[in-house]
Amino acid sequence: MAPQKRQVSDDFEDALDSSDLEELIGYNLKRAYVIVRTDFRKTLGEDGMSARVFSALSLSVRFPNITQSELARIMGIERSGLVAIVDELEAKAYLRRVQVPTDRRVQALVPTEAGRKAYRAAIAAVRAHEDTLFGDMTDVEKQTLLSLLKKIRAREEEE
Amino acid sequence: MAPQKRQVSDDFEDALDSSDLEELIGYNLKRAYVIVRTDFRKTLGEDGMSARVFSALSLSVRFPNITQSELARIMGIERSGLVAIVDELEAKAYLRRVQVPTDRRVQALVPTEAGRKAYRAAIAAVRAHEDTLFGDMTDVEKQTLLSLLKKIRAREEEE
DNA sequence: ATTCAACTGTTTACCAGCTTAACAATATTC
DNA sequence: GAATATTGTTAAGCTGGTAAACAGTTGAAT
Repeated sequence: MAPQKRQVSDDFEDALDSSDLEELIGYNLKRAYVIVRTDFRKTLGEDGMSARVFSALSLSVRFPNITQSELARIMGIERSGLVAIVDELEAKAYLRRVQVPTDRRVQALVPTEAGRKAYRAAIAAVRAHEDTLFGDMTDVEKQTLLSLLKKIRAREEEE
Repeated sequence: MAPQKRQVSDDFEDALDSSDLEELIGYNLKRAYVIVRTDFRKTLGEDGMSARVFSALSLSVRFPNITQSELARIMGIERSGLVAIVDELEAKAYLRRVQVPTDRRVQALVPTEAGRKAYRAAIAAVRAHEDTLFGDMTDVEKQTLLSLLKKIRAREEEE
């Protein structure tokens, strides 16, 4: 006696391939995104760094002294939305808001040593998460996916 | 005199390619997803059908008499989350909740003629949206992207 | 035949991750 | 010097969910 697993709805499973949705890039993109997000949270979110906080930390380590406006622009979110993210990073002492004398409006974000260290650990964990999650893809497939996603992203800059 | 466009931060733009984030599939997936979602809303959301409502309508047209539990399972969301979606579709008279005599717990979702008609219009609009948004991709590229996204989605069924 | 477990749709409360609008402080432009 | 723009911030609101509890109903145990 063998396959049980799906009880009720093998009928749907089988017919699903012929659904319009399955041919839409947008639908597949969202479903894939949700899966990756869920796995990201499962592996990274335990000790408490969400994807957006991780992204902000990554960019402030990569670009020390970046301003919040710049960072928000790079991340593709509003300045107001970044405040809570930077608050969280500052609360964890991963970076500091530093007054810059030449322009007293801005506050440069400078990562602390703890921040850089936490980032090194986090990026390693993220890469491990991607390695296992996409373990059934070849390097070529991953690179292809990456370049196709970037091709979509390119539509953003064109206004 | 030539390129202005980006005022402040060409420095960042140029160096961005070397950011860790740009090499992560998850990050690129999210950024691409946000772009597609935004364009979907711009073209479809005006007259008021969100992506999830569209998906639910699509599936209930494809699988008439589907139950809410089945639909939620196929869409990958909780039963409780589907209630508002079905409410909205029923309010628009695109489908009805119909009592099924053999099991008085369930309510089969049956699309109305107006629902099928609205769906035909919507799917055409969605396809037009994807055609223009992904207009710089070849058919092969689109098909490749689709199959790679499905490969990620396959990780979901494995538990 | 009764009880126990399971499933359905639903409500309620909650959360994440944003946006928009307004604001004071500061800087830039004319 | 006045008008305009930019920065970081708060507050309110929205979308798209989840989790927990519930009553009604069904199926299973035996």
